[in-house]
Amino acid sequence: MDPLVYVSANVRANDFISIDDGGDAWSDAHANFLSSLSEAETCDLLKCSRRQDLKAREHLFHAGDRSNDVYIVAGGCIRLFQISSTGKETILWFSFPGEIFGMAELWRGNGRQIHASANEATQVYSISRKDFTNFLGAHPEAAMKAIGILSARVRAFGYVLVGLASDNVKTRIARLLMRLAAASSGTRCCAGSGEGELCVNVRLTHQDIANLIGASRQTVTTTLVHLRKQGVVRMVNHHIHIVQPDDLHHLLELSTA
Amino acid sequence: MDPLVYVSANVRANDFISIDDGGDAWSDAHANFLSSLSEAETCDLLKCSRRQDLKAREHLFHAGDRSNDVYIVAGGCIRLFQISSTGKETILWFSFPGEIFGMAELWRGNGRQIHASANEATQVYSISRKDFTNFLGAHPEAAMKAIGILSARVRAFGYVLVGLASDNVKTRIARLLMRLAAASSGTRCCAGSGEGELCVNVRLTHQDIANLIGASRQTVTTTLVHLRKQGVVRMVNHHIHIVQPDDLHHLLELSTA
DNA sequence: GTAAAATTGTCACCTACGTGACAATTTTGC
DNA sequence: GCAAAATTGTCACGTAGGTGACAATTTTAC
Repeated sequence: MDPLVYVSANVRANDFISIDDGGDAWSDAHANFLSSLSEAETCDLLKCSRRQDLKAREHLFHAGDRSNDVYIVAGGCIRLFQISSTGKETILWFSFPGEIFGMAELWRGNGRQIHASANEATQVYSISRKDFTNFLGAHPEAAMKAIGILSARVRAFGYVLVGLASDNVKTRIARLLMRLAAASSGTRCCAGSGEGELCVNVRLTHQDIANLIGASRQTVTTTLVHLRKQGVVRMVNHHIHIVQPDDLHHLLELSTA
Repeated sequence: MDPLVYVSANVRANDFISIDDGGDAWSDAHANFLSSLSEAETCDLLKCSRRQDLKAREHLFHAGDRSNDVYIVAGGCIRLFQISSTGKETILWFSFPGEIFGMAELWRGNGRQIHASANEATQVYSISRKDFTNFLGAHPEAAMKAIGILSARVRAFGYVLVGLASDNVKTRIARLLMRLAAASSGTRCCAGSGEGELCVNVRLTHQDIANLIGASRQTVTTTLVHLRKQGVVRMVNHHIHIVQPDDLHHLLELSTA
């Protein structure tokens, strides 16, 4: 049997071209929807929007809510998460300035499936379902962009899924940090970052990281201490900097290291 | 502090409305794209398509392939999966007759990220990227349907992600079986199924299930033997029937049971 | 139809990670 | 600015589930 025809169990990595392009996948999925629109489109969209200011930790919507507006982040950061039946929080996504969110739940009658809260003081534009679908209908270019963003999210989730299903905690944290560094690169990091250093410019407790990668808070703490002692990451006023992106990338190649 | 304002760690399940609507989420994500189109649209789409017949286990495309056609399943079942850097296979999706797949990779230049193979003898229509985007441009209705399907996939992946991050193997298997029963309900089950019995009409080895839920083959075997002894599932010529969907659902409510 | 390959079932053993607990420190609310 | 709450760091201990191994059975290829 041709080894390339079918793989039912595990295979050596090099039999296949395994795509590990962390950074690239995220830039698309976190694409700045607003700035990708033309001036006329932006104007059309925002004129039917309503601006909302959220304090840090304030909730925007809950699972079960009937509302199905679409939102665009003006400033700050939105946390999208789900609560499992055992009460465990799983963070699915962070939305950064310019990003659109809530879109995947537009075409679903039964209300929200997930929760959204402000990760820090955050401003959003909300657009009603009706206005948004009208907008997409009137601007085919924008509709194509919406398709592109949804596609990127599908790919990004697939990527996370594979990691969750096959990597250990250290690798999952490494992957997460690279991902968030890429996603949050639009927001300015206050502190002077060293040569080639990446900034994970998101407010994150260890519990948050645990909720992002499906691990316990304690394990995250321990692993992060390790990474810090190894000099791979360091804390720069309350957020993480990746000192040696290559080291972290290396860790991802080795995987179970 | 209002208990509804913010939840950083774990909370009691009933503080929130946790959405656990397994079935519903899947029917949308596995929506029959082809039959949702009008006759004229179907005709327009298929006239620029090329039919391809795949033997069981034959590969359709690999990660890294340059091709970016979109496919519609005519008959059979397509397995979409990824190989991690350690060589572990993770199955992301099964596409059933009428479903469209490959769409999420259309707007991505760098080739395929995932692998696709035939889970059994399968026929697909392939449509080139160019033809498909032209089709969407010419048929706004169809474009909206595409957005709807992508949205449903984003939600479905989110749902899987939460399960993967917070449930144990037994629960993950239960969830998977319910999901696949819903997704494969379009395909006819040969054997007479009992009252209220659900049929998971997909050819699946224990290794496949393991690759779907991120567990080891042995654990899957053991768990499945348990479920069978409990009378929750039974084998009906080589595929699984859920004898007591309520029992399985109950297991999901309890979660860590 | 038969040999080879794949799958299932079941061990014994091991380890990565979860849990609970608690002290030290930092952040937040008023 | 102070008290309360949240977060971090670090234990010791328990366990779900991974691993390797192997026999029994089923499926596949020719």
